[in-house]
Amino acid sequence: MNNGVLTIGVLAKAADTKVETVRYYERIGLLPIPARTAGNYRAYCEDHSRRLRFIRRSRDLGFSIEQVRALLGLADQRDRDCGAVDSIAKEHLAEVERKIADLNALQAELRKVIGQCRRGSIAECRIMDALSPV
Amino acid sequence: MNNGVLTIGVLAKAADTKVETVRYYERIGLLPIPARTAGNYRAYCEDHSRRLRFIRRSRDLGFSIEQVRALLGLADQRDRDCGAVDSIAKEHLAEVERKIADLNALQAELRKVIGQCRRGSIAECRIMDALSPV
DNA sequence: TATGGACCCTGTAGCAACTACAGGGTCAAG
DNA sequence: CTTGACCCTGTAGTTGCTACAGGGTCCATA
Repeated sequence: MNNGVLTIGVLAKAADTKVETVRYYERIGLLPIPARTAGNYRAYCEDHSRRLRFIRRSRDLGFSIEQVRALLGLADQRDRDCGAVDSIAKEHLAEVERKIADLNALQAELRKVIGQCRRGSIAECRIMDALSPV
Repeated sequence: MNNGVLTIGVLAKAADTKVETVRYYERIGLLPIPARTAGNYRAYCEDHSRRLRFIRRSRDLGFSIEQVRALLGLADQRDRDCGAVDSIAKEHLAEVERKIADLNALQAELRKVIGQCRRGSIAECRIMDALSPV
């Protein structure tokens, strides 16, 4: 039963995804509802595969499901100016940069806290002190 | 009704937390179950307040709930060597550093993708191309 | 033809760490 | 005695999956 028809397992593997994830994407409307075989198996084609790989690649780049949904929506309006695409990507980049800044601050503070440990008892541990604000 | 007794609202505000969060910490066993007033209000004291602030500070530094639980457990064994504290903190620092590395890689890739946009139609958008692996 | 194992199906619950109600009760001030 | 701010319990929602349980299907092999 494969004249260009892909089972969910094959589709998932091609996108390095789990079968459950594929069904999840269908449930939330990211992947269109596929045809079914006589035995009630989902029957996918190349279009589904491309779409799934687009989703995975976007997710790997940290785009949220809602951002992916927006990107997919734009992908179908091929004549539109790509400004909207650009702005979703830039907004996401800004988010990533905020997270990096936050984590860098966190890292500095953790290092400071850890650096104070003099290896005594917990009662006199500076790490614990640092975690106990006045 | 305040001879050293704190309501949940006052406690929460002192730790810059929401009331629901305090109840949540109680439910999962991070905060001890407090006494109740005649009207069935939770009645907290300074110890609770200190403990809550410890929790919040740890959470702000990115420790997971389970890590906080471990730290709180250690806080009660005041004679023990503080090596365990140190190792929880260092493990967390390593995690943070891994996340920073991941985000830096992500940032680089996003910048590359965004830099390719030439502001045409979506059909010819390089960002979309970059999101569509072969 | 029977059977075993790999695959598929639906539906539900779990993870982290809260947050947000709904639908009530309590308390203090005016 | 009413108003409004606070408190109570219990449950469901958030994000993005993942992990079952309890079945059905398909295909190769004995």
